[in-house]
Amino acid sequence: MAKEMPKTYEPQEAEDRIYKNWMEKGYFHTEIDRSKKPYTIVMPPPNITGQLHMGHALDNTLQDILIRWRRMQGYCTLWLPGTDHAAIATEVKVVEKLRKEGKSKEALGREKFLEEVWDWKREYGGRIVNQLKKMGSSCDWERERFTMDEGCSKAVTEVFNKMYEEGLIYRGERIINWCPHCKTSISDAEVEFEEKDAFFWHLRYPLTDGSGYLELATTRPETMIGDTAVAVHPEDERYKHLIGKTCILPLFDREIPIVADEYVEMDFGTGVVKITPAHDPNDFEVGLRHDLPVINVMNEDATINEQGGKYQGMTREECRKAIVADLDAGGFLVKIEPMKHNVGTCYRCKTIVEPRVSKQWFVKMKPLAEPAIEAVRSGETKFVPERFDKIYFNWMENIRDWCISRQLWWGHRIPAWYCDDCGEITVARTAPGKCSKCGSEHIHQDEDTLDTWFSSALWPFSTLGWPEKTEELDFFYPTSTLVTGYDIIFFWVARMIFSGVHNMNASPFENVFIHGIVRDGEGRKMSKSLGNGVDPLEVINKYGADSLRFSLVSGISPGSDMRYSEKKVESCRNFGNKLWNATRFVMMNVEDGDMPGIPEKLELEDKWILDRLNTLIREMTENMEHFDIGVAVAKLYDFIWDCYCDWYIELAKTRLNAGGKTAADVRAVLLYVLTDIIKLLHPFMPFVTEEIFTIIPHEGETLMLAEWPEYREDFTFGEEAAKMERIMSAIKAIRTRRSEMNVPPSKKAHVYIETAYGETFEHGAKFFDKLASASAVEVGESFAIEGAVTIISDGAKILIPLDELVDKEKELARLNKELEKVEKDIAMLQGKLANEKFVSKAPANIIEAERTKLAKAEERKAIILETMEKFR
RNA sequence: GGGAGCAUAGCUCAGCUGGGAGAGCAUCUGCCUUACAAGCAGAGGGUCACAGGUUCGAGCCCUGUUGUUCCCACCA
Repeated sequence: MAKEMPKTYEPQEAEDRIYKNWMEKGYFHTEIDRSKKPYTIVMPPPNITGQLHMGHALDNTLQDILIRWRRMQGYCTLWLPGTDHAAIATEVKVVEKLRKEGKSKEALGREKFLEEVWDWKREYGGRIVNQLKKMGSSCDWERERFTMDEGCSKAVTEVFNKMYEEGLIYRGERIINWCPHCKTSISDAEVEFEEKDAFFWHLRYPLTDGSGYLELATTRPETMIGDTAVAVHPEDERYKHLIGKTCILPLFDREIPIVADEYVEMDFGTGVVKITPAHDPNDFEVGLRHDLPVINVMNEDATINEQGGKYQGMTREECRKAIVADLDAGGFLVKIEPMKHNVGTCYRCKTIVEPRVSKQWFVKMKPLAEPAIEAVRSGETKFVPERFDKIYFNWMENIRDWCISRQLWWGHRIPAWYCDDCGEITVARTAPGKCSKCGSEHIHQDEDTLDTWFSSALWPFSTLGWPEKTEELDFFYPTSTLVTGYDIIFFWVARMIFSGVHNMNASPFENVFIHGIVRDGEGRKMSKSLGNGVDPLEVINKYGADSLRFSLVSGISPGSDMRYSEKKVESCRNFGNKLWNATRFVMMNVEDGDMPGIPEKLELEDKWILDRLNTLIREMTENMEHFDIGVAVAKLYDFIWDCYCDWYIELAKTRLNAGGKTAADVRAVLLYVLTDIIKLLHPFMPFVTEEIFTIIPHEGETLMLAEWPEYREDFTFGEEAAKMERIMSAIKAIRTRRSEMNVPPSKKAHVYIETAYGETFEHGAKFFDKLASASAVEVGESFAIEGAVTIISDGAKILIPLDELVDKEKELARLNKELEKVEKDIAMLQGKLANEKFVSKAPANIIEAERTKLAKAEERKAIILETMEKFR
């Protein structure tokens, strides 16, 4: 049959065609099969505003590898995909779009605005999904979900109601983080701290009794508008006598108390702190303890409100300038000290957040955190790598209540209704129609929506049908593995765990497999503002998805960051092409009726490759089970390139040329090993392997559903493999010497092998022609040859008469060098074995290995000495 | 202030439960050997950050030091 194949593999055409076929055949779709064990991954839902970036590419490659591997292993695999409505991100994007069209959210009104967002979602929300398909992701697209679809929304409403009833969700007036740009509250997790250059303004607040001043220092003079006290430490001797007295707030002439609170640190600043309960979380706490008034001085956009008097309408920055100037003019400014200061910013828009007191909804965290901590502590859920336990524990143990209400329109609207008559709050699963307390029909729903992470926290079970008791939920939950980056452990992973533990009575994952982030070539984070991002789709267009996937997972280790490099993608492309050409070679030789198989008579080289393959299967499978993807990939790469291509195919050529039975046998083995290779490689490079599968003789209709190779006891040929390697090292030794002596391969030479392992080398002799440039090979115990190049190899002395190239002196010098080296080895080994402590304490197999090394070294020494003798 | 990671060849990184260091790329040499020049065969290049310790034996375990990256906390 001898099929023709193109000289290089072209992924561009093949990938789309293959993916389309997989989709049409429905291979990605899963139905519950109770005869199989489930293996489930829920995809971290990308934002509908998102564009595929390298982080997605890595994350989804890892998931696809695990899913494809488990599918081949015979699990009932479900990889459930979906997208996230991404409340703030999407709302900002649509508001921006409207602004360009000269429209505004407010002018449109809630309903019209939401229509616009849904339109936007319909148009662009599927973009990232198509990009994931380009990666080769084998998700069950028929089960694709969206955090705001009917089912997920139902889950959100149910959880909100349930937890409200349980007293775990409450509404309260608290100080929260406010983003003046997004005009919404955000959670603690959504605040990023940045160190910025700032100033420490030292101010004087006059004492009411006229006895002097109190000097204090602040980084935010503009908030003095809302100052309702000044605090000192209760033990501070300098100020003890002032506690209980009052002072005058400069510029505003307001009398405020001097209170004692342990929050104040005596040795920082002047030991006096101005207290602004409405605009600082710590001050808010102090305010509560001392029952201080809370004066909010800012509007939603962080401009100064009516409390500011002449400063009203100014931005925070303008007001700061003005107030400092006025303080200075009034003699209240003592000095200005430059300092570094950490400033909280919004993780979405980087605007400096403003602590603000307002009524919001919260999740009470303590009761939820404890069982969630236990789930990880007990091993119900395991982080890979383990060190992320600590990060998780640390966060969970110090967690504060979670602010879940957002002043946005795009999202799940809070299912709470307020009575206009009696003020009662009615939380319900469907619009109640009337107040639950007084029965009044004058009620209105809360205007706010929920934090986008509230719905994603339910993802592992909302997507499986909860709160309905579905078959899916019963079979697939808890899920097997969550694959995600360490950057969203707090936002998402932790919240899914406590949500699952609380609502499902079971942690949602068996394993949480954490990967690092993909950085640029210089190790910087890829970001829009730096413009150093690499578009995965461009890489795919140029090199194919297989190459990108392979480059993202080779050489990685769990939880560690990696650098993207196009060079690496290129070398992965070369690897795919290498395999392609190996296939091409096999197919040039395959004859009609050939199938992969194990012939009855196995030659030494067959046993060698089968033994190596067998070991590879065992080790790779084990590595995969431990999420050591990078290690598994490295072993597979070495096997394919080194063992199969560079050795086995080269060895096979000799037998293919010989024809007849031995050729037929070697064709079967070539196909057999190649088939296992593409199976092992398929999870990593799904496209090229599927393409190869359809080209070579095969059974079954797709490689995707082929069985993952298993370790076979009857394919362990340790002894024969060792013999084969003896032949190989002789070949390598000859190549090295010839290369050192600059003998071109075209100059063939007679090879004499003096050895005690006659049988092995008799068998190996036929390979020397092609692989060691031998014109003829003779194997014997001893040869009387003068002036030959002598090569000492494992268990053999090889003589090559290349008279004109041999320099007796040089040859002797070289042998002498080798002798010195081997003697050093012997001395080292002897020393070790003579060491009583080593012999008595080291494990038996190690001692045995050292003894073998010593024996080999002594054998080698004998051969060298004998050779040197002959030269003399 | 608390915690974590990293430091191995010129570069990017592997190195599993301790048994004398590997890969890819780059460099150098020789090859168009009818699968592949996106290839083949060779070669050079490392006090495994530093200092101690445990051990028969340490890149790996322990302690400290230095450098570096990150996370948490948020002293106004």
